[in-house]
Amino acid sequence: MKRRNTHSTAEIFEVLKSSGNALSHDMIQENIGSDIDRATIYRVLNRFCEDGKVHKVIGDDGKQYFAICHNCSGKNQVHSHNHIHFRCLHCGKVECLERDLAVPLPEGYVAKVHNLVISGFCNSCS
Amino acid sequence: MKRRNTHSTAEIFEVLKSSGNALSHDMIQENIGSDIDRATIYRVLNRFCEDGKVHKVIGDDGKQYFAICHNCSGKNQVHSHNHIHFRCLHCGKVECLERDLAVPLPEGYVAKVHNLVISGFCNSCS
DNA sequence: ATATTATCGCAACAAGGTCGCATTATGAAT
DNA sequence: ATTCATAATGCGACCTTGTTGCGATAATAT
Ligand SMILES: [Mn+2]
Ligand SMILES: [Mn+2]
Ligand SMILES: [Zn+2]
Ligand SMILES: [Zn+2]
Repeated sequence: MKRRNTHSTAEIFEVLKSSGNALSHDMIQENIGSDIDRATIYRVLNRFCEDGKVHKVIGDDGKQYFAICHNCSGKNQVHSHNHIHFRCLHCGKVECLERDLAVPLPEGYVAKVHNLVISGFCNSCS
Repeated sequence: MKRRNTHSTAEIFEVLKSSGNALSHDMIQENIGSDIDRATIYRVLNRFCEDGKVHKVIGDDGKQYFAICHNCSGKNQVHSHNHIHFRCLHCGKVECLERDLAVPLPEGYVAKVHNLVISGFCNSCS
C-alpha cells in the first residue's frame, strides 16, 4: 500500500495548505480547479488523516472539516489534537486555534480524541 | 404556542432524566417503552432545547446528543454550555463533565456556542 | 360537549458520507 | 520504451441521520 502521487492528492493538499483553515468537502470542491469526484475527495482526505498529514474535526454543524497538521509527530490514524477550533457562523470559516488546551478528566478516564469546537463570530465578522 | 403535556414529552423527558447522560435519538428510542415516531422524538427534543430544559451536543461521531440542563437560567434557543462532554468509545455513553471550562479566544472573537467533546474510554471501560 | 390548535404518525425528502466495482493511470521492473 | 501490478479514480448505489409537509389525533380552554 504505497501511496501514489496523483493530480487529486496534489490539488487537494494545495487547497488545504493555501487556505490555512479547516475545510469541509464542499469548500474544497469549490476552491478546486478541476472536477474531482466527491468520493475521491473523501478518500484522499481520509488517506491524509491516516498518514498524519491532516486532521479531522466534526463541526457543531455535524460536518467534517479537514486541516493540515502542524507539529504532528505521529502517523497514527488517531493523532489527537487538543486544540480548539473556531467556526464562524457568518463567514463559515473554521480555524485551528493552535494554542493547546489542557483538559482535566476525572479519574479513570482516558482521552483518545479531542473534538473541541466553538462557534460564534470571528474577528472579521464580529 | 403554549406547550401541551403529552405522553411522548413525558416519557422522553423521563428517559433523559433517569439516564443522567446525554442520549442520542436511537438511545432514547431503545430505552423507551412505547413506540414513538422518530420525527416526533426529534421534534420533542428540539422543543426541549428551545425551552431551555435540554441542551444538545454534536458528538465526534456527528450525531446529536441531548442532555438535561442543570443550572441553566436562560430559555433561549442557544444556551451555551461551556462544559466538556465525554463519549466512551466502548460503551457509547456520553456524559456532561459539569466542570465549566474557561476558553481563551483571540481578540475580536465572540463565542456563541460551545461544542466540546472528548472521546476515549470511561472509568468503567478503561 | 365543543372548538381550537398543538402535537403526532407517516411518508417523502435532503444532506453528508461510504462502498462496490469496473476503469484509469502511477511507479516499478524489465 | 514497454510491460506489469495495483493504487487511485469515477460513477452509481447505498446508508444514516435528521427535517418537513400534511392529514389525523388528542390536549386544553370555554
Ligand atoms: Mn485543528
Ligand atoms: Mn452537557
Ligand atoms: Zn467570520
Ligand atoms: Zn464506557
